[in-house]
Amino acid sequence: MAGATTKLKKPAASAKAGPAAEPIRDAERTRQALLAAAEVEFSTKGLAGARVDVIAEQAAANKRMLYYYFGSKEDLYLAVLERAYGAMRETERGLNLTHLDPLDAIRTLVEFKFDYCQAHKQIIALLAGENMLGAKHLKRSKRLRDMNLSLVDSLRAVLDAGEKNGDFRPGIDPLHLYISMSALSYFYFSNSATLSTAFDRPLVSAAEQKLRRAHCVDVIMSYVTAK
Amino acid sequence: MAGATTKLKKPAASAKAGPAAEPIRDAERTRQALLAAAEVEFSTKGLAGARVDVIAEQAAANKRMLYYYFGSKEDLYLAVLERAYGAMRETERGLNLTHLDPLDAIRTLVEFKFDYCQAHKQIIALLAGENMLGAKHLKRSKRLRDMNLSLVDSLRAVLDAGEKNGDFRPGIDPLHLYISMSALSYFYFSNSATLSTAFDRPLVSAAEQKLRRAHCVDVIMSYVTAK
Amino acid sequence: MAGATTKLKKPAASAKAGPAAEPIRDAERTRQALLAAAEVEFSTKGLAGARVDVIAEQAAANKRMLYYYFGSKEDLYLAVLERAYGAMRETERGLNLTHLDPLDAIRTLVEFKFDYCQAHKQIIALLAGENMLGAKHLKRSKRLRDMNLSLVDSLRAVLDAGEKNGDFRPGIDPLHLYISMSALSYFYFSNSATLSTAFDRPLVSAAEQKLRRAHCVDVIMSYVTAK
Amino acid sequence: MAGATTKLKKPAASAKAGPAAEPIRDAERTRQALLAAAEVEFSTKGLAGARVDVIAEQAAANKRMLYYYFGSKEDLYLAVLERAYGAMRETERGLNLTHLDPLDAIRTLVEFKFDYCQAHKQIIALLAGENMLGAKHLKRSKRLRDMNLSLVDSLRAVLDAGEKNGDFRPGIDPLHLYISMSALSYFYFSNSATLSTAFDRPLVSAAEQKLRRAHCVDVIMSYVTAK
DNA sequence: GATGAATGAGAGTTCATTCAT
DNA sequence: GATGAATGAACTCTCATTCAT
Repeated sequence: MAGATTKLKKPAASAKAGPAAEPIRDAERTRQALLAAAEVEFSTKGLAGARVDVIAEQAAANKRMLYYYFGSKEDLYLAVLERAYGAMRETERGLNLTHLDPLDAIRTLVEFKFDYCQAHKQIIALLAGENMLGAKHLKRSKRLRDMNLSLVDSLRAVLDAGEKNGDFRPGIDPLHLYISMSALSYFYFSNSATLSTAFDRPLVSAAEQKLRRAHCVDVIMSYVTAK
Repeated sequence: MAGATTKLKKPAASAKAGPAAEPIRDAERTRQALLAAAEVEFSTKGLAGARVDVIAEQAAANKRMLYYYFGSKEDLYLAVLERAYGAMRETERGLNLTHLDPLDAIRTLVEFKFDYCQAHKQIIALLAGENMLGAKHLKRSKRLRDMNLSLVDSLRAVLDAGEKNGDFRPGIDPLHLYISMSALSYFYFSNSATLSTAFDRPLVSAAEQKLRRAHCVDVIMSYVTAK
Repeated sequence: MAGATTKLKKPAASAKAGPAAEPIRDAERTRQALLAAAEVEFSTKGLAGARVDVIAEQAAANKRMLYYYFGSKEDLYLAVLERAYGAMRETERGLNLTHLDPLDAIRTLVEFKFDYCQAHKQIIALLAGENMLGAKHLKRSKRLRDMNLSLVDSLRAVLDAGEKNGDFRPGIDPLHLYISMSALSYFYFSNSATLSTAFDRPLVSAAEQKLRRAHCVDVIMSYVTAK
Repeated sequence: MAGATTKLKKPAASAKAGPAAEPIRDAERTRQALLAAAEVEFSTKGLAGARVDVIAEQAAANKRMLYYYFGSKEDLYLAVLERAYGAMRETERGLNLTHLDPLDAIRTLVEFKFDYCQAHKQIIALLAGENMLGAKHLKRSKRLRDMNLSLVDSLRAVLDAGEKNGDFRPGIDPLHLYISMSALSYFYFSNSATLSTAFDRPLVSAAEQKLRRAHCVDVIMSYVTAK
């Protein structure tokens, strides 16, 4: 409620410059602010625990706007999910693994997984929440259905190339390898809170993260190159 | 507040008397029924999404009993968490890894991790939810603070033995190895919903699970034995 | 709940002495303990704010006993009210004002009012609560209906005597005088909390009470002796 | 939490426009309606006995609005208390006692006390309830802390003037005099229910009230003028 | 496009009271 | 006479959502 007073409004004078262009920008800005605030709220409290009031307040927007742009809390949740998930897949697709040397490609992918988790902790929490609900929202998403999951195909190509040149052992399942790559980084970040509590020491310090990153690479490289 | 932990009426021995003398009023039974129902509810909907009415109904108990025994929804949640988490750690401790051959010990632990995840899917969801909340409840738990985390010590002993007899590579960090072992199984189960959606194929069929179990063992064994 | 463990039970051995007498005493003791605890609870929180659990606990008795002896919360409240109110009126009647010199009689009664309020602060709160509810419980009380309110008659006799011997002014209404006598002491104690807050200084210190007592006497004596 | 105190829409002036333009959505009107309904409910049943549903219904408002404007039942209670208490003190301050002849000033104040009690019986019940709770809410009130209690100072000035011109006896404590003035009227109204029951005759008829008012003046005037 | 006021359904929690032993 | 377990009604409070402007 209080935060609303800090909202940035264009001074009325700017309306002179152009009559129609600016309001559209404002609309988009509000939309993006709502999405950003919602991402924080949903990723820290889950769908059920999130509060639309908090989202609106954090976005310096009116609660009514939330419904104006997104229709409902659940639809907003889906929009957040789609955006975060889509961005990740998009970035992943940009890696162009097949252009790399097989060993480099695997290492790159592992490091990417780690770095992306590190840089986008919200998506970990979002996915955790969505999985708890059986991915019922993602399943309904049209946008995500359309996202071609070519990454496994790329990975398969890399594995084939590596097997041919003798770098890799034969018979590696690209899907399970992909899952393991994800797992090693994802779990470290997703469960850091309980792990730190259980082992009574902080696991996500800068030094620890560096260690973990190397460890992830090590585990995967050992596996793919094992004879 | 509840002091319920001090109530231990009707030892199981009394069941010997006869099957028909099922008492209508049994504190411990009601308590356990509530815990069981709460575990289902919390693990499928999270703390915020869970409904105390549903828990009471599923436990065939009065809603009031929930407060009688556990004080509040949140305290019940913690009780569920403590029980599930404690049971896991307890079982883990019973593995007696140090009595095994190092290679067998590692394999046993990986398989245990997989099998336990498979058999206790609720704890995965519970941990996912708890991590989303920053483990704030587990941190407060006195019971868990007291659980000695000797498993990493055992693992260290196993690694030392394996290193000495030449089975294992040197310099393996037992904590990160433990995390990786957990990660490979946990992530597969915890994220199966979104993974299945993303890759558009069911990942938790019996056949797939068998494959995954072998894969997990393979990855870890490759790592620890890599020169 | 916790307090219950401190309950004093007669050792079983004492049962040898006499077979029937002791249990009755215990029953009466429980009854009295409940009444005492209830008086504290009702006088500090009112009828609605009082909690039967608290009363039972403070009485070191089982909640069920409360219902066994008094039937309901409201009946217990009435019992408390009757006891406190009856005791006050009983004591008052014992003053034997008519045997005293008129001036002494008035002074005695004022001081008695003050001292009784001071010594029995609960009754002030009980009466305040009962008045808020329009005295609906006291009105129903059979015991109080039977209490003869001869005090005003005594007071009238005193006033007559004082008027005759020239000590008192004529035409004093005994009922209003009685109300004023009560008011001066009662209000001082009943409203001490808000008065202390409003005037930002403690009004019920020992020194202040002494002053107030003298003031009450002074006001009433001035009135009755004024020409 | 509510921040409702900063809302002051629709000054009374707007009523000039026309009687028919009664708006359906009027924040201040809803607020006042809730306050008024709450005053009735709290003064007849106390804080614990009052029901928020009843308050909302009596205010012809939604229950949710109560929380929207006041945050909680207890905060609403405090708002009611502050308003009633503040109004009384404000009116009192407006008496301008020091501009009157000392005898008139005292008589005026006594009569004011009586008339205000008579006209605002709710505040008597509110204060009774608040005193039962040890004034814990009023103590927390910031608004009341700021109310300068200059009345006692005025009274002191009046007493000094009256002492100088020979009307009053010397050595009268203004605070205790003030308390006694209040007591004589307050107690008569606050305890009328139990008094009427005890003496088995109605004490608050129009005729009785007239008598009582004169009696109160009489008692106080006798005291201050007694030699 | 934006806002404060309003809402009904339902959430968690508490209460006085009663049952079975 | 005494107790722990159990209950249903009712209470305070919260939520996502919509209306009127």
